[in-house]
Amino acid sequence: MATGRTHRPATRSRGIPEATVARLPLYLRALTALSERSVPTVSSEELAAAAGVNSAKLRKDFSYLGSYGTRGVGYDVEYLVYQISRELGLTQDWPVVIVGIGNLGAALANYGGFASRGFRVAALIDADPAMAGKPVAGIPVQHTDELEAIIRDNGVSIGVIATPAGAAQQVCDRLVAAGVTSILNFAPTVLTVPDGVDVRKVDLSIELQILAFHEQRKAGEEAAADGAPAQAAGTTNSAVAAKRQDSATDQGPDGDVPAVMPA
Amino acid sequence: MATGRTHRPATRSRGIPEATVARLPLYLRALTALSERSVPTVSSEELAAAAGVNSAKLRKDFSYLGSYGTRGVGYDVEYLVYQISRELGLTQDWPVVIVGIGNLGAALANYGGFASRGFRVAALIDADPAMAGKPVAGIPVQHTDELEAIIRDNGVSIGVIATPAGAAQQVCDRLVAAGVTSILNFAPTVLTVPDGVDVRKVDLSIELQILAFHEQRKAGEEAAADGAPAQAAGTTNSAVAAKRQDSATDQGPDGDVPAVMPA
DNA sequence: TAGATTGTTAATCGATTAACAATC
DNA sequence: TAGATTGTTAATCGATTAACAATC
Repeated sequence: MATGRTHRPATRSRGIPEATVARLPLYLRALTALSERSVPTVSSEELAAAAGVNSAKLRKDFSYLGSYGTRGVGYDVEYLVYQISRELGLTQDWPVVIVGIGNLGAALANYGGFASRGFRVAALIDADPAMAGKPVAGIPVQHTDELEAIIRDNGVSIGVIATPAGAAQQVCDRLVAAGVTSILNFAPTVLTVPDGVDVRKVDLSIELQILAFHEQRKAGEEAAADGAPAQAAGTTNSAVAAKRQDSATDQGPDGDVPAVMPA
Repeated sequence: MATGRTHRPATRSRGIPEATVARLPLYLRALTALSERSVPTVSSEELAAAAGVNSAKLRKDFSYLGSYGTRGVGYDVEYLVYQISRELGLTQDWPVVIVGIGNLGAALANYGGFASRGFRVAALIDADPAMAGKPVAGIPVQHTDELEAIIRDNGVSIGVIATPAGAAQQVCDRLVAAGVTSILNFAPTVLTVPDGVDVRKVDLSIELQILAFHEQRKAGEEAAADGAPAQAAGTTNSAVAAKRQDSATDQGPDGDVPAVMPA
């Protein structure tokens, strides 16, 4: 969209489906690994296996970016790394601030996966005055009072919130007011933001709860009927012969598990 | 479902869509907050707003669980908290082990959101002998050698991997061999597991990359044409008047942002 | 040319949402 | 009863996938 394209033809450019965007980093990681092993080309089948997805899906995903493959040959690894990086905006520098330098904030500051992909930790910010000046991952923590100045001086557009839930919305408001337009939220709260601001949420507890749901299904399958809360089901683990499971990231299991016993 | 409701073409029981399962924890959190404020009932409209979703979607989600609302009134908060908790399997105890007690592992061990929802950190495991016995979040770290015994003795079926990428698959294999059937993976690797084992992945770097993609779009919109990699776009943030954005967790933005300037 | 593999089509499946009849 | 709100329908949209023609 961006530019007002009229008809259909002309690069569908900005029409990349969200589901595809979410998989590009996965492909990029697999490609980077191949690149490090100096593998020159890769087929959709091989790359899909490495990324844990269906090869038809991968080819469809790539078709949104353009025709970067060669029929009968495959994809040039280096070229594809570049194209995907560019598409994701990783060929430019993204200064990022992390707010809330507790255990999680420190873990994020130390996370190596950022720097290698265009992200640069521009500042660490915490509300605790005692933290000010203390270096974490080699970067001195700054006090929340400096938030606005830091955002402006560094041209930060991406903020990471790793504060307690109670402080998250307030921090979010300040980040947005200072010019941040993308937020990665680790606090267990729903953030309210104005239009034009993107929020992505990572919630540890929610992921575990989803696992528990499926785990309960497995336990119910082999043991008693599901009506009776088998009480000890949490500890009932054995190798259930379920079905699916291939990729990672999104395990869309369940569906309808065949009952082991009649009703 | 639970009890075998007869009519209604055999309980659609296990037919809860994955997308719905993923939202149940969100509803549960909002309901818990209402419960703490002693709010007795809530309408789909109010609850949906609190959870950051569309109210029609919420009602449809709840319809998979059963008819727990009252027309003209709304939903009983306490009752719904119980029903969702039960559906997610949170009314039982889930012993969990965390493997890899670095910054992230420690953050997870300290995370309060677990205990309150049926999850109990049964053990912290690390490969570094120097860590053994050292308490983290009040729990002494144990050495990887003990992994199998810990899993078995505690009946652990859920494992959290917070190791470096290089160690993740090996740890995963040992967890699975010892009886774990659900894994929450924080290591940036695609894990291979046998059928019947669920893996969910949390990837900090991927989330940031998705944000960067959308951020780049915003920058491209207000500035030059999209073909030219505007080089400094990373620092170009202003308040673009986009559209959508309401919930959290999944911001499926983009789509087609109205252009600010003509082509 | 023969073999391999992409890029695309089309069918299918699942998720979202507005609308409204049912009913408290 | 009148007003409110659920539970469900049905239309729509988006994502997945097998299959295969195009083409290296």
